[in-house]
Amino acid sequence: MVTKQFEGSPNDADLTRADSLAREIFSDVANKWGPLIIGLLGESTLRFGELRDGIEGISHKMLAQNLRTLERNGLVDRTVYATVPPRVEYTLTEPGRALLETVHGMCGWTQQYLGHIEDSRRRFGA
Amino acid sequence: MVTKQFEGSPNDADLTRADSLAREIFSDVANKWGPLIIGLLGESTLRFGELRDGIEGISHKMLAQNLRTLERNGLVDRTVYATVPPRVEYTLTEPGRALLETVHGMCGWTQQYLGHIEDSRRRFGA
DNA sequence: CCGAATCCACAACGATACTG
DNA sequence: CAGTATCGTTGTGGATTCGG
Repeated sequence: MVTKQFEGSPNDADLTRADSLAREIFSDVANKWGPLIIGLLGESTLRFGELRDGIEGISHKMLAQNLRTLERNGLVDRTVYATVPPRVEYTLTEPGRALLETVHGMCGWTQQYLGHIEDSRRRFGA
Repeated sequence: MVTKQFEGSPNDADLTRADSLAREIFSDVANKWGPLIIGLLGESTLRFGELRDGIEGISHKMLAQNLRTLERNGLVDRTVYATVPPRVEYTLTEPGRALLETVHGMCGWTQQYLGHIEDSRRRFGA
């Protein structure tokens, strides 16, 4: 998975750590809601409520949870305005926007192979 | 998410279906083990046992389960040799190989932003 | 060697209620 | 409006066992 090494003192520990982290982030982002959140924020900065309304079927809890994870990994920025009522805006960071490319790539891939996938499922049966 | 329409009779139903499917496949592939399996099969055709040995920590059950899903979605081909003992080989299909690009992209992304992510986590704290 | 079924522990999720 | 805590339910993954 890792093809290029770090300059300085590349070693197996670094490579293993990078791979391990890659898988972890991949899991964090590529769950049920991650791509949708990233995708929406890719279009514009949004408030919590706007995200909730924009994502069909997500619960208050899951949205908060996912946003915390994305924030922790530095994919989204969280800005709190000390007004009343409170106003919190979420926006993609630069790494987040870079990842958006991958999300779009995945969508493009699905579109390209849509027929293939459905055929395969039909052949496979239940 | 979907930027290009089908020729003929594009409609909202198609687009919604494609998006929905994209999310589904994304979840199927981008789980804990998907990328590792795709990645390994990207290097060479492998037997069930070889995959199990090549993926640190995966259980017999999860490997079988993931392979079923990937097969169902037409990402891997399963070839059974009627010998004794049985021999089953897994290989990427063309859609599977195409998806490998996305997986690699994700790994490259992580490598590129590794420092970013770790900094962010450190700032975030527990 | 491959894979499916069973059982069981534990994590994920939704609903609800509560704080700032 | 935004976020957290708790609780009850559901689902997911691991170990084991049996069958092809």
